[in-house]
Amino acid sequence: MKIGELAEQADVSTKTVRYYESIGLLAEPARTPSGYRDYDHDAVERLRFVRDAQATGLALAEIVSILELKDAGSTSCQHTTALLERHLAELDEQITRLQQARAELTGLADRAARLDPSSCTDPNRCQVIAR
Amino acid sequence: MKIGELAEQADVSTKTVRYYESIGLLAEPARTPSGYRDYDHDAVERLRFVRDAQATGLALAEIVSILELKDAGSTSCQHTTALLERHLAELDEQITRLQQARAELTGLADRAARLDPSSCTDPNRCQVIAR
DNA sequence: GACAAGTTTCCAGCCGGATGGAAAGTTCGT
DNA sequence: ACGAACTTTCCATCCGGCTGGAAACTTGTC
Repeated sequence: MKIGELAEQADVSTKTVRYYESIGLLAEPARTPSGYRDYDHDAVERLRFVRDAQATGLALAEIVSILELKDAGSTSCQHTTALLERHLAELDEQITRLQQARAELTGLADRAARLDPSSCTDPNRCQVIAR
Repeated sequence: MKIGELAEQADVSTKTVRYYESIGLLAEPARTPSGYRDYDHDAVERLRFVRDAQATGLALAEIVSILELKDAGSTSCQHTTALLERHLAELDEQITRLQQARAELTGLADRAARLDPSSCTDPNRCQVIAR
């Protein structure tokens, strides 16, 4: 499978595929006699794995370290487990902050909604969009 | 209050304070006779708000527009209300996504904790994360 | 009146995560 | 045999959000 087909199946660009190879996320694939990258189906799986891991907010560098462990054939999942737990804690923190920010924004929105609409006639007093 | 004190109280760097000013997040403060920036306590509040909003994943440019609404204070209009509501909707969406990611991660972590370490040998498949 | 610490402006560079484009080589369809 | 579509490498650029450093100035302390 050539790079274009791989990219399509994994729903990324060929640029991204080469970029991932360059940062060690994808092993260097076999090459055709003419030098084209030649992937097997594992590469699709791997790219999908990357996508999934990325969707949970893991940075590419973190995904690399998980995959390196995997590639090394480690017999322990401790690395992955520790990473997951750390990430989970970060996620909780982020959710908390989001909810705090949401509360503040809700306050702003409520105040805005209670205002007299007729006070909104002066174009100079609504600076939000204009500026 | 000089820039260093402000930075300390808001837990950002002086570099960041000047940067925020440069992108319109902070108004240009008063200056001492010698040209030092001279802030009041509102600036601390504002920086803290920025930090909170930023923690939600809002871009600084978006925070700028929210703060402009805040600055408009007692005045509002359709545009500003719509803007806020859009931000709120995005925020809710983001919270939902994070909670989903959290649930997924929790599942993974649980699975990892229950796994027999000796079963983690397949070089092409990390059993913790693989789907 | 010396010296450190703080501040000023300005310009450069870094990070992650790509994306763009040029110039050259390859493969496929007709 | 030709052209389009694809692939190669390499280098540049983008974006947001800072961060670093230089050179000059101000302030506070001994």
